[in-house]
Amino acid sequence: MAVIQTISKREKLLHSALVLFGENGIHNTSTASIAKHAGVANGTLFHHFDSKQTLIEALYISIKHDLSQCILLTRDTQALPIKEQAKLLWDLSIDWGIKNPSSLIFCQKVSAENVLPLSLRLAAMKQELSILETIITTGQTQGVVANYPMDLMLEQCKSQIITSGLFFINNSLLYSDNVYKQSAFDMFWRAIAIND
Amino acid sequence: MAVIQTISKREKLLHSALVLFGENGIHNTSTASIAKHAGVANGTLFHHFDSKQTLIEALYISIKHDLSQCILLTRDTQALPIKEQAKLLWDLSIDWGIKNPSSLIFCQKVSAENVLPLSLRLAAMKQELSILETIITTGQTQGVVANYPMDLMLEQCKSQIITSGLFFINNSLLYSDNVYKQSAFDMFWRAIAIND
DNA sequence: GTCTATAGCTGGATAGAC
DNA sequence: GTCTATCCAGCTATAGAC
Repeated sequence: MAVIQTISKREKLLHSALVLFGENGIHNTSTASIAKHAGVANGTLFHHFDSKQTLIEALYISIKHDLSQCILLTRDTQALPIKEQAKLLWDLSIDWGIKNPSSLIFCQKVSAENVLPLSLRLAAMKQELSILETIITTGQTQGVVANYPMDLMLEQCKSQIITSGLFFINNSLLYSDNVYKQSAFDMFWRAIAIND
Repeated sequence: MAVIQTISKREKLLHSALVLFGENGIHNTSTASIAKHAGVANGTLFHHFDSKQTLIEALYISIKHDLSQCILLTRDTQALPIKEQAKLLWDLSIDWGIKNPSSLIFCQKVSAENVLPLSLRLAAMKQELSILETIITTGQTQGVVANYPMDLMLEQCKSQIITSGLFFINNSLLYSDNVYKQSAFDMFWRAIAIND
């Protein structure tokens, strides 16, 4: 007997918000349209979330949680050569973006429309970049990664991953093309690597 | 006798819009706040611009025009080695960003909040990237630049330049630090170069 | 928890005097 | 060209029945 998996209205609202925020922008999406898209009454939204702002923050936190779950798998792999660790991180990140395009686009809009308190943004970013920072630091001590300033490297690496993710979202056919996939990682790696 | 340079209210409105769009996001900036910031009456804004949308597009076009003016200087330099052409393009772009931080931030928000018709965005991008494309193509025929797919390279290069620009805007002291400046260009160049 | 109805406000845009 | 005054649509959020 199959278990009927009921999706709560709260989850429906979060999902609809994610989709519409991605399509129209956050400020440009009304709570009314979110409720309508979720097939839920207007007032129900404000039963589950105190305000539109609360909804946005809940969505952001759930997405960051999901992403970090997907990427934390890297922890087992600290014995691998640095380049392969980097490749794994890159693959996991891009795969997550391909599978959750709305989430990646939403994250981009969140930072562009600065809708979040700085404290929340900084906390999420610290956590998000910590794996990358470990890889770079280790690579530098091994003489495999260039000694550019860390803050600059983190910004560039993060930006390259997001750009690649968005590129493959917008050109989804190309993600199965190994030339594109390999090229994107090569550019990422060679920007920071010392040899090869 | 000094000429009194009067700044028209239209220009004041454009300037105020640029500043406020950058600070608060485009959708999140009201026409009333723009008029107030410009020291101009509400109705005056709609005398100069048919709608908020028209204002946004006029601003975008004027910025793109300004940017291309600054960068077209590269045309004289086709005799230089490719790496130096790339450096010149990079320097001019970053310098423009440092001198016009609001403009760079506005451009970022325009693409993130997709407020412009696709046609306008594509036209601007084509023009913007043509110099970069020429440099890459020439570099490839000379065997100096890697043969990754052009569309991917253009996206990544553009993103690296914007990221560096925003980084130096947010950390303005570091722009006079040659280690940072050189590192940022090195990452840009090594991502696409074949040999150092 | 979910709905309907609506309050209360803000935003883009217009009309018309000067 | 610039202003003041104002219309009206659409938004967030609340109240109260079920």
